Amino acid sequence: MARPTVKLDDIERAAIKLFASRGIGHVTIKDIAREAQCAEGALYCHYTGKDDLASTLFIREVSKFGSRLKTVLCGPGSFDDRVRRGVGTFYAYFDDDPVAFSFVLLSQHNFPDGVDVDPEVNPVSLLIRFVEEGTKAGAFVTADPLFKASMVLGLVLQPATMMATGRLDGSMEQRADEVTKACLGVLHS
Amino acid sequence: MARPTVKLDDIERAAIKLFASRGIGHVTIKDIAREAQCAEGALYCHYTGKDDLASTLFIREVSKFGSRLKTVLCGPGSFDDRVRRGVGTFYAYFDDDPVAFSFVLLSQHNFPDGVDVDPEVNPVSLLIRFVEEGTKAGAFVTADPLFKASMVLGLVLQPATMMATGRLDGSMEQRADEVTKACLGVLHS
DNA sequence: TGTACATCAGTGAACGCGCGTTCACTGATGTAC
DNA sequence: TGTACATCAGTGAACGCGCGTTCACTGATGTAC
Repeated sequence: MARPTVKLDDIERAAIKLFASRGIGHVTIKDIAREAQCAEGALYCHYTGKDDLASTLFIREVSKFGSRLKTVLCGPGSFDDRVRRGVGTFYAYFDDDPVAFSFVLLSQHNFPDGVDVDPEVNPVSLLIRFVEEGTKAGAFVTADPLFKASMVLGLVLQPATMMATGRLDGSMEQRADEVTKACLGVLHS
Repeated sequence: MARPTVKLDDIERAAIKLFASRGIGHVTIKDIAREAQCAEGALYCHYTGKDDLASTLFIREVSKFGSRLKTVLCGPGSFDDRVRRGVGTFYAYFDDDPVAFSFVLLSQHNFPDGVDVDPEVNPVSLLIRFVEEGTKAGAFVTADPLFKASMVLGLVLQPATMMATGRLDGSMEQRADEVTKACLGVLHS
């Protein structure tokens, strides 16, 4: 039976918190160890190095959210209903774990070699596919689903980004309705 | 009379190009020097160091674009007209210098201590003020101009971001009309 | 239950390499007379 | 116009520090008998 790894959890939580607030490149192993109250070497029992830690945490968080999103977007209900619940899923996740969400939002472009998140749980891929299917089914109107998907994504993520950087306050969930309305407007014209 | 600095321009162009494609943290001084075909020390004749170079270029690019945007958003015409021309300004800039635009888009969260761009030429500040004024004037309908501004910003920037990361192709300008329509939809409801 | 041994998460000082920065030098261009 | 000097962008080898990584060690927990 595996012994419980008491520090690993602290390390991961510390890393996500620091990555979210300063960006991966501005966080050192010493910083993480101090925040997690453990030795610098502890990290290497579980990860091959800093890059591995960062990309693993990134993939894990994206996938965790993506699988929730998938059950909604691929689930039952009209396309419009699924848009509504999809937006709700984004913001529920944000309000539930703003630190993890900020980490993902703010470091998504810090992996120059790309991280491969399984398309089945990659939120962007899921959204694109959803818009494509809705268009094919006649629920949405557009000549360019990929472009529409990017507008919808911006509508949803930019307010979250401004909250993550402290320029907007309150909870995201209270804004879900207004964003949903805007998304439907975009998808229907 | 100042002698022309032949290499400085090469250095700045090289830096922007590399920063845009790999991210500031993954570009070394050696990389920049090689790309610009000059010595590593050349950079220090004009900048105090790498951070100074990055933030100066960032502020310059943002300000250059911001001052164009300002003449549009603070210029003549109805609010709706200025939205249309504002979106056009974003995408004209993108198509005109995709590398610089990508640099700004993708490294905006890589300055943990913040960069201070004069609010008078800061695109985000300008947009927020514009939405506030349009709301006060009764041209736009909203209880929360800051939140509306963030949705509009997302609508405009996310497609550009997806083009910058190669997930969307073609030119942005051809999409300006559709984005404008979506922005107006958001601002009028 | 007690003893001996195995395992492995975690320790932290030491290491060493990569990368930003320095600095004495060069040489092209500008200025004084 | 020619000569002497000043300036300063650019050079590139050398430096040194910060930071990621290593590794011999510890000690807590699990297993065998």
